[in-house]
Amino acid sequence: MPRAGLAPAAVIEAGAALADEVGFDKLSMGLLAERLGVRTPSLYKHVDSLEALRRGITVLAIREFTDAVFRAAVGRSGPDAVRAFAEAHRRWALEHPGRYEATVRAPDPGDAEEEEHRQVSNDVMQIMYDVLAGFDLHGTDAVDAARVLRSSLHGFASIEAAGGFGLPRDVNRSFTFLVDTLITGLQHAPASAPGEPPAGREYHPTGG
Amino acid sequence: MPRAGLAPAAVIEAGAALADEVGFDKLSMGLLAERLGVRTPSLYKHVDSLEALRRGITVLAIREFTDAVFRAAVGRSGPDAVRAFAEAHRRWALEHPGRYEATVRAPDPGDAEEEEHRQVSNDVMQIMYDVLAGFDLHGTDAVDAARVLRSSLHGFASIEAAGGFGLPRDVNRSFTFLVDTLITGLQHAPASAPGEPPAGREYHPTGG
DNA sequence: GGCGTTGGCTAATCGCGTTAGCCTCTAGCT
DNA sequence: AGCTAGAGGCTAACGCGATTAGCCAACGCC
Repeated sequence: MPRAGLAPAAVIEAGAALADEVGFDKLSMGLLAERLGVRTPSLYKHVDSLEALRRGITVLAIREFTDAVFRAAVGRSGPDAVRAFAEAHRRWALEHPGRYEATVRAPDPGDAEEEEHRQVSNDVMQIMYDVLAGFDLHGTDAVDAARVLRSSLHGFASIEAAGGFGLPRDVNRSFTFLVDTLITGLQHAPASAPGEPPAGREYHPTGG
Repeated sequence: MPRAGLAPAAVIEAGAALADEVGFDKLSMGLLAERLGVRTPSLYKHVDSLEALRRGITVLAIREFTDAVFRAAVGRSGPDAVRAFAEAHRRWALEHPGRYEATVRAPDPGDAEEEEHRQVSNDVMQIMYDVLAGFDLHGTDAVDAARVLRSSLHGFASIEAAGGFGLPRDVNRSFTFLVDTLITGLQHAPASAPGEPPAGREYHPTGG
């Protein structure tokens, strides 16, 4: 565990790049070592284990993802913000498939190693709340709406990345349809369910 | 490759059950062998490889999943059908986490081994079209709507299964909110995008 | 009542993660 | 300039999971 300044970050960055090429789950110490022009055991001077490498890539990826969607949505509001957010989400996932896979892993609650992961996950949720701010959603509805947005966009991205839609041709159309459907649905948002009065905004430190 | 009648199916069934316990990706030949009271190499008398075992579980799982959602939706229409379908989808994913992971794998186009996989995937899409039949969606809108439904439900299920939502408490509420949002959005379906006139229903043999 | 097939087993190979222990280069101190 | 410590690379070796080879017992069938 060398406390050298640069090396560990460079290794994780290289790992992220490699994950984008071969897939996050196909990432191996041997492959990364080869990519870095080094023998496999040498990597252990910079990362503790494959698992630690994966954690590092996950945190890095979520940071980059957060940055991308934030830039897209900032300065916009209402449907415009949702569209920009969704567009950025999808584009980022397509351009960084390995990293995107990494962002999906949920932090293990109770694992101290995952603290940083929980932190950055929360930032994304915060952006979603902001993006949805113009939709007159109150109380727990805001939480629900953020989850709706997250689920739908994640589902689309993950199916698309896996090649799960048939022809790639009109996937763009389908994505627009998805976003429009969500916006329309959220604008005519169902009132809170009976017996579940809107409460103060819930805050979920673990994200979502 | 013994052509024995029963054994292979039993092994795959046991593998599916084990996947539900330990996770589809944590499934190993050794673990399954132990579960079956047999030494690891003996399994190779019934399945060709771990990869083949996974394929078998995937096909089995999609069949079971299809059956479950079909039973839920049959005899219903409109929003009622969508709600029943969504409910069944979510429940099945929660009750069979390993199998659900298995259903997510997209068939590799061009891999002859995956033919059966493509077949059963298509059945699910067909059910989605039927479920959405009451929504006055025509032409390519029907394809888009099916993709919307699939993406959203898959995203929700996969995040929930991974423990990606914070507290498990009001996840039920959020799911209802999701389904209501989708139904509302689809009822006020956006007209086909300008310049994209509705065409005959597209058929995607690879599903989706 | 032999004989082949089925299905299990042990032994061995290979790839990958990981550890141990060695060696070199270099920066910094004297 | 010369010494030293540690960063960072290397080889050797272990463990484990997938897979293959080759052997052997039970069981059905004629």
